Amino acid sequence: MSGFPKLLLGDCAEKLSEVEDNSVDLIFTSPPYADSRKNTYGGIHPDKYVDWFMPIAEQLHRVLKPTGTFILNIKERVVNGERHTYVIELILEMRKHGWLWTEEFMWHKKNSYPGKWPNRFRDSWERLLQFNLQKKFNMYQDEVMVPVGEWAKTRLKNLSQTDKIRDNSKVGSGFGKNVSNWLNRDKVYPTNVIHLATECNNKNHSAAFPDQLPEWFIKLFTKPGDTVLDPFMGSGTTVMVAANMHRNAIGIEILPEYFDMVNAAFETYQPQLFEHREIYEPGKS
Amino acid sequence: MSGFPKLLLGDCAEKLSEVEDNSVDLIFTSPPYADSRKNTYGGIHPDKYVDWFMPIAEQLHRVLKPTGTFILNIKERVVNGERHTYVIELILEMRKHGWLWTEEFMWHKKNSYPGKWPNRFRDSWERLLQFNLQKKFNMYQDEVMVPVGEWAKTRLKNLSQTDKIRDNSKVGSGFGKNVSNWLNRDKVYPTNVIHLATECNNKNHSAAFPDQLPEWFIKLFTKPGDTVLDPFMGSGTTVMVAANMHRNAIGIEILPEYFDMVNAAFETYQPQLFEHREIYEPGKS
DNA sequence: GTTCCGCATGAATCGATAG
DNA sequence: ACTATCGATTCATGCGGAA
Repeated sequence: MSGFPKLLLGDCAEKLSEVEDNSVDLIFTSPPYADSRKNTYGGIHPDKYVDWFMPIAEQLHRVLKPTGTFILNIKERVVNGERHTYVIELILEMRKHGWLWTEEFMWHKKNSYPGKWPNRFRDSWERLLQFNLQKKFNMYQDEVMVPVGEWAKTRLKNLSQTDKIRDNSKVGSGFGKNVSNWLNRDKVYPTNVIHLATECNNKNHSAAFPDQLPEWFIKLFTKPGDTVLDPFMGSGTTVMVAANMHRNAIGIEILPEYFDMVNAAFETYQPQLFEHREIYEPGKS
Repeated sequence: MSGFPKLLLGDCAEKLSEVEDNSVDLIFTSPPYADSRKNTYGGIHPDKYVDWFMPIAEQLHRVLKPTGTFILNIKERVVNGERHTYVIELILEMRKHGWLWTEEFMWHKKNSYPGKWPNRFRDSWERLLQFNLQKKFNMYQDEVMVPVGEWAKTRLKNLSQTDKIRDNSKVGSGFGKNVSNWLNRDKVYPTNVIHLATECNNKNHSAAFPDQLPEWFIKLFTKPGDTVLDPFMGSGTTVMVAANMHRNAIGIEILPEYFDMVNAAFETYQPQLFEHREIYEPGKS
């Protein structure tokens, strides 16, 4: 890892002032979703959500490098039988403040929360909004290639006669280079849909999202040694993954219990080889 | 089928006047996406999209039954490196005009259009916006249940103790009726993500969406004998499926070539048993 | 060492009840 | 009338103990 992460305790609207201008390559965060209940963690009322978030967005704008990316994991709640509009209003407001709404990835959750209602089904997807400061930004697409689908395997088994002939004629010694090329071409570029299960009850920590989610975006938008920021650290999933991937991590958390937990986890942290897990494209499993 | 569909040639903004008030149970349509290029079919400029659509939405509001549903298949284009905002602006404007934004379904396309760009991946999902006139609307959830996941086959045999306890607390008399429901269950309710492949090259027409997409929503929101409207009929996928499912279909199309094609298809139409195809939930294939 | 199975628990939402 | 709280509903997943 690229050193101990920088962990800050406090409201990120204030603590972000301790982060330098143009110093962050990727902001990956999942802010508390709007909630009309009071006294809960981050219980921001849906109607106040945009006003609450924009000062933070201004700080994020300042600390992000021009070539950096901001990934916002968010989903609107149902209020009074309707999807609330705070997320799409937030997109419009972000654009007014200089952010480019480059893309909207979709997290397709394999295991959505159970339940049954007369007027809707279970919600099994969340938004991953991509914002940028300029049209040109860093993106390392080759880092997130996925195994090719089943069609390729069957295709390879029954390699066409012309392929074999063409191959033999070129190499002249049995199995040739073309075949190996095909065999090596087992990866393709992914789509803008990420198909993962939520981690319900993992060991000690239960994060809002699985490790693979920040891992995918960190691979896609940063290199080792780059800086990853999560202004709503929570249980620390993003900073943990970033540290394991040899990125500089900055995490801000307002609740002391979460902050202490993450801090303690890093105190006993031992550098280890990051276990690489593949993320498979949906529909190919 | 419930009779020959009602096919209207012309601009739906005008032709909708020929449809009675409160007569439609489901509007399912995929309007021409915004396109900055001129002289294309429905080439509405992105910046003018909302203004163009709202008069049509007003007519749709009039013809839809209070218990009816409007499903709008749409996706924003990339304009100048950004996702354009006309879709989310349309949602806000629809709500101002009395529509309820009940839900946003996701169509997760198994086989998305190929391609590679330096700053984005292939787009493999589209929005299916659900609008309603009131909180109570017709929804026949049992019609679209899907096979239960593999886990159930092995694990549901012995119902877990906690589930029994949960259930007893609710019913208060030994085995609740829900336990027997669970034991006999091989189908579960789906989620708000619809996982379908696009029809690559079916027959002659190249539809914007596969038959299963309107089929799913027609099953979910209408009964046989109900009325389904598609104001942007195109190649007629929705009205074809609706007719096969014994629903009254109304289709409006502005281009004579499409209109004639659909008309001809129905002239030679022979009532047939609709081939039932299951739609499987994502992650279970 | 494998496989099997019990078990808890989730970024949820609705309707009824209570203040 | 309007808001706060609570119970009921539901299904996929990983862990850990058992076979």
